[in-house]
Amino acid sequence: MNRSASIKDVANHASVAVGTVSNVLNYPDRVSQRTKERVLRAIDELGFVRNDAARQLRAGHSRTIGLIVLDVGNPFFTSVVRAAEDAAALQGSAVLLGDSGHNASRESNYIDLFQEQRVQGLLISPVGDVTERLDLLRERGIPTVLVDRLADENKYSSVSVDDDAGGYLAARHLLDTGRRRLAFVGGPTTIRQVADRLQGAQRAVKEEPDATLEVLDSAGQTVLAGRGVGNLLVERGRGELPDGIFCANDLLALGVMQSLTMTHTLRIPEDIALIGYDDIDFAVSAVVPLSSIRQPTEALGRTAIELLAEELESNNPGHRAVIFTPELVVRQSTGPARSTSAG
Amino acid sequence: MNRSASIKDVANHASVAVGTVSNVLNYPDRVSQRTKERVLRAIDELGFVRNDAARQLRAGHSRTIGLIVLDVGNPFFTSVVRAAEDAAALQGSAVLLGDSGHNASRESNYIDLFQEQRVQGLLISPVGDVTERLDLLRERGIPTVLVDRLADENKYSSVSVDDDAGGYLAARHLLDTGRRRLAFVGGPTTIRQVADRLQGAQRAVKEEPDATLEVLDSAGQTVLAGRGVGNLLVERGRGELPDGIFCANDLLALGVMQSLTMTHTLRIPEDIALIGYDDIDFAVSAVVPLSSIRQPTEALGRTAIELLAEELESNNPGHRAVIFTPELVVRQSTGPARSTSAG
DNA sequence: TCCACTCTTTGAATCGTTTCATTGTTACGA
DNA sequence: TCGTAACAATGAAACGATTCAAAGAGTGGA
Repeated sequence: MNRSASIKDVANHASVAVGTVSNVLNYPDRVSQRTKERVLRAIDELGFVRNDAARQLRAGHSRTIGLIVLDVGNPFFTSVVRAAEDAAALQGSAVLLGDSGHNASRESNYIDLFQEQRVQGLLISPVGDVTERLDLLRERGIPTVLVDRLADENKYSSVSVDDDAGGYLAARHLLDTGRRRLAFVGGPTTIRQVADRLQGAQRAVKEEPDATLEVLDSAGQTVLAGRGVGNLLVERGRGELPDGIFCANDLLALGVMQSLTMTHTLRIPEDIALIGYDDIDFAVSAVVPLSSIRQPTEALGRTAIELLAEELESNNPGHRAVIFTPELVVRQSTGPARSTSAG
Repeated sequence: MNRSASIKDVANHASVAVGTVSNVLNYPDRVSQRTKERVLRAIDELGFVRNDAARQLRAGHSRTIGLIVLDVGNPFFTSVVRAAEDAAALQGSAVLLGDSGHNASRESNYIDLFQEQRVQGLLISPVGDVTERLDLLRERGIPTVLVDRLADENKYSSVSVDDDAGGYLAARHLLDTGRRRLAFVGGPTTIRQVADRLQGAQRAVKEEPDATLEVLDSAGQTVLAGRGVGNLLVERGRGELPDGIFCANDLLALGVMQSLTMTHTLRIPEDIALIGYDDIDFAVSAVVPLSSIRQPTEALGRTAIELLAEELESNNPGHRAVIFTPELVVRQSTGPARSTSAG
């Protein structure tokens, strides 16, 4: 048995026309019970499996959706991907996943591939400036939804998260638990996410006249970078220390935590409260469980699929930019302070 | 512009036959320079992109390879996936990725999907017993390679890692650095990986007459479980402590490390050496950088694709089971002990 | 000028499915 | 008995690329 059975083989085996077999598969109601049973038996006996290529060819488009992310290893995207897959499955589509790895040429290859596959649509978290390519795709009938990037609503639909709001949430939480001398730890503010989170934090601090926000630049967004900043803090005199630290992501926060706890004199959260961003798996199992800001990744993935579905409704020329607000996750690292007149 | 250009449109636009356009795309040498240029210009002007469905239909199979993993969020699989994608790209294939999430029904859905897509072959890290399905697939001309699971060479090709050898490596390293009272920390030994790693460690310990190995059962494979075991250790009298601990994975080791370092009296590696397994990203940025056993994930992914290619060579009925040996990564957590007659 | 040969180009047939106009069947009321 | 729905089943055409036998064009030698 070299070649797999076709619909024609099934038709012969069941002594019906090919059209009838097709109807059994696609419009069971149009076929009489007797015939249906015969056809189904034939399908079973021959082990027939639909050839999707032929179906696609006839239909003019596939039932797959292309999804290109910056890094499948990043838990943020992993979670978005899973949600998108589930949402797509519900509407009978499958997701083709591409990992650009922050690499524009890999990204371009995937766009080529997906175009050859005639995907229904494309979800993309773009590396470079791909607007020209996306415009071309749209002309060819393949709509795009941008993921984790805010797009001009006149041009594209998009789903993104409000990093400014996230920064505000984090700083506000530190303020609400009585901290007043805050510090922000984050890499180069040329990274949009870092800049936005900082901006949100500043907004919150301005609401409290007696609160201050110090910005500590970190060399990157890693645990090591965080430990570097932490070590500098530890060398300070007790009075010059912040009492609340907000890190631009959890890795930085874990690094800072390592430095502070190693001193054996500074305690978290009694002396210094600490909050991160992203709520990675490790946050909960840190030495002191880390408070963090959780991004609604499931909602991102699900909504991206929904927006794509909207785009696919032919008589719908509009676009929508959906912006999600992240969520505060309180754990021990921002618990009660030692001796403050907390609010 | 609703429908995208077909090869026929290109042929008309360039005033040549469809066969010629196809030749330009697939056998450029057969076409004269003049004609080639005209056709390429037409392709460019119309923005023609091959329809892969049509090509596939004619060819009888696609240029894609199905890959089903247990958990895309797991760094082990993420790395395997990436290597497989790269290796596949080199031979002109694309990888369709499916995440079964340890769920047999999701796994089954992906197998269905991939069969409809007529993938060239399937790489799978199976959840349940899928041998029957895989046998059927093979009858239909879709070969399978098992990933991270040792298969009977008479039935399937497979790529896997020798956990026994990994366990031996870890224990041997502790012994080589002078430790004699070893402990193994790992979840239920009903998990094959855990059992194999333990067995390898026991093999190494037997080589040293004066060495002992204590088995500490952990409730799971998480940081928290590790911390639980660590807390029990800390309560022991100094003389009853092991001087070298091998954890069945890095998460456990990080948990143990948290407990030990929090005592402020036990030092790693001076008092107790610690080694994990998997070499996750966090290992290097732990408070004390964690020694570990690294699995050759890139080689796994690459080799899986190669074995599949072998299976696809029609005149090749044999199978191969490739078993990789993991690699020791030495970091600070297994540095010199305090006062031992080290080897 | 004609033949033989090579190099290009042609276009019908093919892959497997869906669609849809057409034909066949059955049932029922007039 | 006939006409008319309603329902089932039919099978040719279409989707777009590739293949391949055949025709055409060009070249050089006799």
